[in-house]
Amino acid sequence: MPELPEVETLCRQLKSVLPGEEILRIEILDARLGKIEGLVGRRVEAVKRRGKFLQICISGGLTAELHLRMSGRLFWQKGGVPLLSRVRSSKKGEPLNGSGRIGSGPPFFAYSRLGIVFPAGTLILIDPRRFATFTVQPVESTPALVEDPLGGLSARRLREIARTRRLPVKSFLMDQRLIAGIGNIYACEILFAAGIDPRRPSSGLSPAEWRKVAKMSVAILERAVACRGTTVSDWRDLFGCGGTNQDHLAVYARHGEICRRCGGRIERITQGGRGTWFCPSCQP
DNA sequence: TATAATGTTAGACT
DNA sequence: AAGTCTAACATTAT
Repeated sequence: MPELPEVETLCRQLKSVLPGEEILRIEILDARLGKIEGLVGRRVEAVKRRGKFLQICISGGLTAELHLRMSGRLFWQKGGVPLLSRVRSSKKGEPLNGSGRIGSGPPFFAYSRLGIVFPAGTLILIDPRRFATFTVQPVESTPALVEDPLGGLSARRLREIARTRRLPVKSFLMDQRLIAGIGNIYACEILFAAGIDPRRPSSGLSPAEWRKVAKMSVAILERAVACRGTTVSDWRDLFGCGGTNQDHLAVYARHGEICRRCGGRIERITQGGRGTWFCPSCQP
C-alpha cells in the first residue's frame, strides 16, 4: 500500500510523537513478525525513512526497521492503552471506519499485528495481508541509502544505469535497488507526466526523455508528499486521516475513463503481474 | 467463482 | 554471470 509519499508522511508524523519516548512494552499479535528483542526500556532517538522503510533509531545503538509492504498501516493511539483488550486479528464481518477502528465506542483495531507502548501512546501496526516486516538491527548494519527522489534525481545516472537494460521502463522505475521509493501508483503517474509508454525498453529512452522522467519523478512525488499520500482505498496517515493526492491521479485505476489531457481512453495492461494504466496517445 | 489489490524476493530461466 | 521473469507470500473486496 504505501510508497515513498505515504511512508514520508508517516515518518514526519512519527517525528512529532516518538523522539524521547521510552519503550514500555511490545505486544506481538502475529507470530509471522518473529521475536522482537532488546527494545524495552530503551528510548527513541530519531525516526528516519530509507526508501519505503521506516527506521526508528533506539538508544544503545539499535535500529528498528519497519516495512509496510502491501497492506500495512500505522496508527497512533494517544494515551496509555491496554492494547491486548482492543485487538481483533481478523475482520469477521465487522466494519472498519477511516481511523482503523471498528464500529463506534471504545476503539477496536481490526488486523492488529503489533503494538509498541510508550508513555504518551501506543503505536499500532495494522496489516490485513500480513506481509509487513519489523526487524531490529545494530545501526552499522543498515545498508547504504540508494538515490532518493525527494530533492532531486540525476537524469544522467538513470540513463547510465539503463543503458544496458532491456526491461520495461516502468519496472526500472520500481526497482528499489536503483531508486528508493517508487511503487505502482507513482510509476504510472510519472510515466504519464513524462509522456512515455511504460512498455518501452529502458535502454531506448533518449537523454531528453530521461531528463523528463527524473524531473517528473521529483515533481509527482513531492506533490504527493504535500498531499499526505494517495487514498484510493485504504491508505490512512498516523492519525487516521486520508491523503488528497488521489485528486491528482491522471491514469492510475482510471481504466476506460477519459484522459483529461487528450480526451482519449485510459488503458490497463499487465506488466510483471501488476496493473499498469496509461494513455496510449499521450504516452507513445 | 475468479480476479485484482499502493511490495518484495527466491528461484528458474536466458 | 548478470539480467529478467514468475510464483509465492496471506487476505479481502468486487
